[in-house]
Amino acid sequence: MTPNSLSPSDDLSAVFAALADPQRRRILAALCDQPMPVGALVDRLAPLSQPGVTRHLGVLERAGLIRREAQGRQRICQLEHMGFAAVDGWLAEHRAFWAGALDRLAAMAERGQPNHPDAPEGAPDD
Amino acid sequence: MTPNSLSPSDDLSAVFAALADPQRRRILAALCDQPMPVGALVDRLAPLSQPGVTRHLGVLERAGLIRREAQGRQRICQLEHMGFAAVDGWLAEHRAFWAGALDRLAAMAERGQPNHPDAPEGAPDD
DNA sequence: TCATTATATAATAGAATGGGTATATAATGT
DNA sequence: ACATTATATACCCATTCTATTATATAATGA
Repeated sequence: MTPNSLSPSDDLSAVFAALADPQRRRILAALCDQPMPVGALVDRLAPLSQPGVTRHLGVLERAGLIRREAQGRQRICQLEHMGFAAVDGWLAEHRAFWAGALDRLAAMAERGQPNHPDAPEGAPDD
Repeated sequence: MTPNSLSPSDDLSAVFAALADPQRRRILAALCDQPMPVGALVDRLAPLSQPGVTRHLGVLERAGLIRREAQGRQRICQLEHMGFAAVDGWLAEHRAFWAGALDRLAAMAERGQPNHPDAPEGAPDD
């Protein structure tokens, strides 16, 4: 019932830390358009340097938010679902608490579907 | 279509940065049980020091994840929906991209409801 | 008023982060 | 083999984070 996660580099921390940087979110947004090699991301993120982009890609990859595949001398970057699923899971664990019933109804009306109508009632683990 | 957010301290960055720390996520999980004063959180997060907890509370409050209300000499902390909504919104913007149709169907089956069936198709702004 | 309780702030140390330039490695084409 | 292209790594600097101890402020009760 009470949280116990203490390690500062667990999966969830790595994902949220990766998402906390606007440049890295720009990378993810770019990859929403389509997978692309590092160089294309360097162009889009100018004037950020190429080593800067590469380092951000490492952070995103370790967080499970992207994947890099060697293809010739390029490395094609694309979104990887694990990191996103981690955020989605954490949010789902808290959804029953952060919004009251009225808020959930409002969101439901606005988005045309219910939010976790069968969510469990215990406090999340983390 | 292409992202443009550069300020390192925009709302979303503050929320994700706040969530990147396990101690702060423990605070949120504790507040899922019920609102409580700072001292109760200090007890739960032991051996973290009281000033340490207070600083984490400041980070969470600035991120819109909690609210503090003075009540006598205590300050009652409770979850605040804005920060959670920010995460939910960001995730919704990306949901169409990070999981393929099959994954979304699986999640739908598991959670008993569709995931944003009417999500727009353009790349998110950030 | 005075002591106590609850929380916040100041001062500081150490680790992590983000950025740059320079350089190394790897793959390709001539 | 050699030059070129694509990406990664090394190194350095400045800033930001987390945590601690010591101290200050605010509210309560005797």
